[in-house]
Amino acid sequence: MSAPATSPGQSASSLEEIRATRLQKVATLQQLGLNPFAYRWPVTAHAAELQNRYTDLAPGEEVGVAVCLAGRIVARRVFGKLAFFGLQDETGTIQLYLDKAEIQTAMAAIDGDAFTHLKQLTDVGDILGVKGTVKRTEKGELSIKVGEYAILTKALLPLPDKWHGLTDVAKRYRQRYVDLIVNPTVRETFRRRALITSGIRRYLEDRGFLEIETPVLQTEAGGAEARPFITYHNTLEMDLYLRIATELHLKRLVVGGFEKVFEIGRIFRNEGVSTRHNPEFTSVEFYQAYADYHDFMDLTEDLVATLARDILGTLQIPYQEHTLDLTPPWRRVTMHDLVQEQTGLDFYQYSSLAEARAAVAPLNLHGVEDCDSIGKILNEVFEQKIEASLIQPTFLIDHPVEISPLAKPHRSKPGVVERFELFVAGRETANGFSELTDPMDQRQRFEQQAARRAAGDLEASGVDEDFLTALEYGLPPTCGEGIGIDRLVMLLTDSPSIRDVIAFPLLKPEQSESAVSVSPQSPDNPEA
RNA sequence: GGGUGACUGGCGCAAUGGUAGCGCAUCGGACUCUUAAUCCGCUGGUUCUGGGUUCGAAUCCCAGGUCACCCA
Repeated sequence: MSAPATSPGQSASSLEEIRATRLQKVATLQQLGLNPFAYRWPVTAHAAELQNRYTDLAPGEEVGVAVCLAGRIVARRVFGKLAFFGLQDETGTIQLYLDKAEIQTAMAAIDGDAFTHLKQLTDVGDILGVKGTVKRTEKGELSIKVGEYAILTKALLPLPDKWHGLTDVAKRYRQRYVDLIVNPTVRETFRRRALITSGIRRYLEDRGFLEIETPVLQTEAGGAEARPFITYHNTLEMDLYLRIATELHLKRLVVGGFEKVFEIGRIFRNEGVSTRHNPEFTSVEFYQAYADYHDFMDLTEDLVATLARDILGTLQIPYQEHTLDLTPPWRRVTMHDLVQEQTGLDFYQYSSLAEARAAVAPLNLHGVEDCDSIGKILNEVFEQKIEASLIQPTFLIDHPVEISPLAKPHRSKPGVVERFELFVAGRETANGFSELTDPMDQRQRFEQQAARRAAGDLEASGVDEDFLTALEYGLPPTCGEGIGIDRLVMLLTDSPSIRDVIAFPLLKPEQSESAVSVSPQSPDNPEA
């Protein structure tokens, strides 16, 4: 690697040359006794706060109060004896008014050539601390008239183009720190995500729910139908699974006597990556003893509406090309009725698998041949033909028992369970049900799952004996629900991809050149 | 897993199979009210990787990589 020797007077524009030039500036600062990687700056004000406080300050007016700010230089306009910088902190940006005479006077004791050094040694991207007074320029821009300044952290790498910014999607996810610096809406998305998570927590805590953490590492991954990640414990010499749901442990806590519990936590599912799926995501699951699924549909409407009102100030929210109306109550419709409404097929009429298969044949569904029950075929019709069209919030209720191994049978309708799924913008966003409390029924459901797993279904679970034991001690009538926080955040931030609401989404590592050239194309590796 | 498309200086983009260019940024110079400051001047490239076709490849073909979108 030949680092080009760049000295003043020489041009530099490749990344390595730019970096070398900045390293030279670091060295120069050190020679001047100025630390390019400083320790602290006494911040007394932020950009947005000042912009709000001085909206009425007239052009040319000044305020004699001293303020200290720190942030990143995001714009630089330099004249002979005057300069304007844009300074960005967490709250926003504010202009710096940098007058040579002011600075040289204020900093005479620290650096006799402070203004020259400002021009020569700062770059867009540096972290700068300033001390000065508030002034609105003659052209009307609120500014800090700077007395003292210090380069707090010298940036070695250049920021993306100030006008076009960083638009390469892959690069935005890979280098989220750069994305956050140059795209203000990204910061707003993650700020809103934090508000949503804390809003959910506050909502549940205000209603007496207790947050209890349950294990991520489990010997049996259950509570959902999904392939788990597998890992290995060295000293125990055993495989462990990363949880695919928090359900079974939270219900054990209800057996133990907690009447309202919840957990906000990371879930791991070993499945594909898409605009709707990330292998690790965050859910909130909550359980309430003595409640049923009607209670939780009411709660869900109120929770989501409360979040939208508190965070967005409205229940009419824009999402992509739609406007979603979150005003409760939301439509509640059974899976059978909705499928009949949309396709004309009455699944109550079919008494055999073959009959159901024949009925859906005209719909040209994928994977019907793999369905081993009428309920699964019904679910395929819904997923493939109807799900995407459920834009306004809709509770789909009373699912077939075959696709709901943990839900309580419906109190009056045979073959279905007391379950609801919330769909918004064509996506499943929440899932809840009156919990199955009968240990004998639960054992049968587990055994059906285990049989399917034995037959090769990688998403089927096994029999969780300890959970069955817990049920035998008695689970009170309970309702449970899980909400996909990432998908909720997508809705409330108008984000089209789940990757937009996960700070560091999973990406394949970029293959280095050496790795490509070293590894042989396709080793003869007979699979036998 | 399948289909389509993209990949060119730090960033954003051009370039009929024929000398790889432009804007911004960088570097040097001028400038005390700028807002993508302006003006003058100079740099900076293994065109994602590896093969192939061709007198000649950013461009055409094959394989691989990464990403996006759609489908499963």
